[in-house]
Amino acid sequence: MKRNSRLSSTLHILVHMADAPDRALTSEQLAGFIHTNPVVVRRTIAGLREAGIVTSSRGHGGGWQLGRAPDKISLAEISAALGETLLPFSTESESPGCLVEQAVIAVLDDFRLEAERLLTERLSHITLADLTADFRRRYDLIGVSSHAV
Amino acid sequence: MKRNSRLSSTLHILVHMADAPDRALTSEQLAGFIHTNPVVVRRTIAGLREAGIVTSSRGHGGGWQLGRAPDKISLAEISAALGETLLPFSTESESPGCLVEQAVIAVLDDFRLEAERLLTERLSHITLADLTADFRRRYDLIGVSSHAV
DNA sequence: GTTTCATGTAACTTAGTTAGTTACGAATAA
DNA sequence: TTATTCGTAACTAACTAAGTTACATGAAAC
Repeated sequence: MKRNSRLSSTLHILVHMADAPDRALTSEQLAGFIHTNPVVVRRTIAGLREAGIVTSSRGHGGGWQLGRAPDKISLAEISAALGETLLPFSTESESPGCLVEQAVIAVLDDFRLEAERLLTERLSHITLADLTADFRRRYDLIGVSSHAV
Repeated sequence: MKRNSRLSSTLHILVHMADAPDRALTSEQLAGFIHTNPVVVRRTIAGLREAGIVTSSRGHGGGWQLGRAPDKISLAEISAALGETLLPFSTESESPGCLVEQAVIAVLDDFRLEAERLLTERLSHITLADLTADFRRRYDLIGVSSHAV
């Protein structure tokens, strides 16, 4: 799992979970999908459990399942549950007394607030169901082209 | 200079340069404003020179100046010249053959493209002149309140 | 022309972040 | 009671970016 790919890795995992709604998938299996370690998976999606996006169960037959229907899970919620920042730049003051810095931070914070609102709004309209639908489209296409050949 | 504060630090520097349009400021002076090292400053704003946002001159009386009027320099250009990414998450494929991954990346890339367009559009409407104006407002306010007390 | 000052840049060091790993306790089903 | 699986702490390794040192290049002042 590469740096900065927590969102896409998590989505990958979640689509697999949506594709197997009747059984729990283990951290081991999920880790296999994104070529990483089970502990990394558990650590990464721990926040999703707290947000109710997934549930986990221990012991025999245990593992991970979606907490609700895929069309009720938006990318905005997932991103937030991962603790991801949509905007990368920092606006903490390093010399609080400086009026120039105050002006810069004020403008940048305004922008950040508005930008975060915009991005979150857009992400809230994309659901896990959209991703699984896209996946199925690709899957069917391959099937058709295999037949054709 | 903290991590992830290259944009705000650079803006800080540029406002100081806009505030002294008649003389060149040295890396040493600029570094003082943001509490860092002259070499870090030179390295950070090297890209701005290539973009024509600032000019530099060597030797006696040398240093840095704005390349054009503050109202002709947008935050979008500055951010681009710094090589900053507006969106932090990566969408490189780690298992290119996987249809689930392809679907995830397709959706995420769509979002990223649209988001980058939106943010850039907004940043292109904020200029250095807006920042200096905000700074002057704060400066005058302090002046007034000092008088009042 | 020599001195002084300033940038340009390479090379190295240091600090911080995050993924990966190991280990083990707690919970649960067979 | 045993096998399985999560939860989590602790540690290691890899990577990134800032900070630092050093020195070559260029330009103004004398």
